[in-house]
Amino acid sequence: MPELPEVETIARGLAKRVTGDVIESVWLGEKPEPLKSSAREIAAVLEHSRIAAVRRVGKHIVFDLERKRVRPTPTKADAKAQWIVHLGMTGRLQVSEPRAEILKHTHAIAKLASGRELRFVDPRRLGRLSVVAGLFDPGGLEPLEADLERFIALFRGRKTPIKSALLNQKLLRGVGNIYADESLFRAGIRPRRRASAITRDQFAKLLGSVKAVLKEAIALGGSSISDYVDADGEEGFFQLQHRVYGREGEPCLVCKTPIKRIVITGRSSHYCPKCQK
DNA sequence: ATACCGACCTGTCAGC
DNA sequence: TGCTGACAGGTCGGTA
Repeated sequence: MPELPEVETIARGLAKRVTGDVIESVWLGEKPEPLKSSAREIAAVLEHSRIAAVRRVGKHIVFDLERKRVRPTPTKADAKAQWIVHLGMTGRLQVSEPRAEILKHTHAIAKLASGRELRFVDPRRLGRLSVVAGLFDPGGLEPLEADLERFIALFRGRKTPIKSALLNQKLLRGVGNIYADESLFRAGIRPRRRASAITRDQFAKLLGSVKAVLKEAIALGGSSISDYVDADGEEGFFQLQHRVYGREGEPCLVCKTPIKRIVITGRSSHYCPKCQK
């Protein structure tokens, strides 16, 4: 589900609602755990921690925690603890009243000092929870902070299709299938073009497109395709602005040529065969 | 080192 | 009505 604009929208919504609140206790579901750290470790770090900030890093939601009640002496690791949530395709974080119905596929509940609960719901279980002691760094360049030189350097010498490179989170973090297709359309570049075959001018255009698409999508609260809603349960509106994603067979908004859909390394890719070279 | 490809899960929808 | 297969916003690990 969520790419950079959706995760940014969710993180902002959560920041507004839970910053300053304290996690009193944590419940984690059993089953094949959607956890990267152990359940015990996560509970130990979250419980009695104050949420100092909520922010987005790539497609991750990061809760900066301050240990509220540290037993013997606070250590540096304690002071910098972070709770990392990756939503996968269908993950959601919702702030609920305790009496609100617990949805199917709820895998984690954090009880807050304010009386509310922060719940993690994820039908497909592709999301992941973890805790990190040091500074969380998943690698990759933040697209909205990228300058042209660093952007071009990411792709130098790569023979992989530019679409695949854009989706590689170790290179650029936060861009997913929708925004890769939309950015390539705006830049006039076919998704199968080898990254190494793209000129400097085209990269400049591509970086501009990536930033514009992401910013516009954030301004509209992200794209809601089937079930995405933000932290307040509101849908986004950027899906109404999609020019190629999900428009197979429909006329290109620029030249009327039918939009094509091909599969690149397992992902649907949409483009206009006339506008994109 | 790099690049595909299936696996991981559940749900939904189209077609028969 | 119900079965099957394709597909879905993402990543990871194994293999070539």
